[in-house]
Amino acid sequence: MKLSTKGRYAVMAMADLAAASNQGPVTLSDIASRQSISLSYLEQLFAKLRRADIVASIRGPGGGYRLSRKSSEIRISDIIIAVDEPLRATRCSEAKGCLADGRRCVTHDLWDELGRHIYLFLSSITLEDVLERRLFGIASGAVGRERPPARFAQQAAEHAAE
Amino acid sequence: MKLSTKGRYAVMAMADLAAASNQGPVTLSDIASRQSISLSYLEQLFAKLRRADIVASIRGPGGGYRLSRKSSEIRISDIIIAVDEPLRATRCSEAKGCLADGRRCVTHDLWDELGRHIYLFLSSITLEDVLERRLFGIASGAVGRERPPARFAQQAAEHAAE
DNA sequence: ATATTCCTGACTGTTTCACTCGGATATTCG
DNA sequence: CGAATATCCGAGTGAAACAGTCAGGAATAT
Repeated sequence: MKLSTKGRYAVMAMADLAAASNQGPVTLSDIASRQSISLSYLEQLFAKLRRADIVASIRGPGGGYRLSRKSSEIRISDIIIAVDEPLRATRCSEAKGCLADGRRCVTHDLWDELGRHIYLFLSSITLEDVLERRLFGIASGAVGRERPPARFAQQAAEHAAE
Repeated sequence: MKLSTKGRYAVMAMADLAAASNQGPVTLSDIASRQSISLSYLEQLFAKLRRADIVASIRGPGGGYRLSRKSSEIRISDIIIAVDEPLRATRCSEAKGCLADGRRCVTHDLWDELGRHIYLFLSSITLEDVLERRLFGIASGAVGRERPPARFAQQAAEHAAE
């Protein structure tokens, strides 16, 4: 699960499409001008979204794109996975240097767990949720065990948002 | 909160340092050879870790690095924040194109929430936890609301781990 | 003095990002 | 038909980050 601005662009475009596709297909030109993303870049993103069967295309005048299923059935994780490259295997996965002191690399489990965590979060939110702004309260109270002390509140505010 | 392999390297190195610093300072050469990371690259990372006051350095023969506080008081988020650049302001923050239909950009809240989520996760885990492999059970049961249907299980396995 | 170790800055090759350009293909409308 | 509209497709580009190299300087132990 890779997190980049590319995925964010894709989600922005998909949210725009979902909001504007009440009747008929939506052209990429419209999305491009509304979201101020370049048309050609959108074409690349939507090529991948189409291959992932998240959107469907209608060619010719009056054509454009539409969602291939309801916005309540499209997860944010679907969009990001469709758009981001699988990411080359990191050195740690199955490589030789992974063994620190004879056992498996200690941070391996940590990243696995983090990846699972992010995936769970993004797959619990649908396009419809984003449009309806049903976000708050989903992620809260998630991490049990220990909450950050007050002295880290400022840090959190600065760095939490990407 | 940026997530890159750079941060992962830093955590690997810090975990190695914490594990090896039972008596006396640890040299970067040792960490470099154990973790198979280049020495010069480690030097760059540790320059930032030192500026963030996570590690302290001792020069000269017999010198090296040591943790500047106990491993149970160093969060993973501290390490990643120290090492990763603050990341240039994304187009969406305070820019003009953020307004889609007169209101604020709909995906803004989503990324805020995700960032907070990741930060909460990484700040709930300390270096000591990683060394002791106290990871499982921390992140589970976190995202309420809706769990991914069974048909997405394979996707999750493929993409969850970065 | 010498060896060890941290410390700094500049530089390099590769990859990704966000975007541009030029065209090809399919469809609708006059 | 042909022209306009739109999706498709591939190649290429400048900037930035990543991961690493190289060369040397400064501090400290023996």
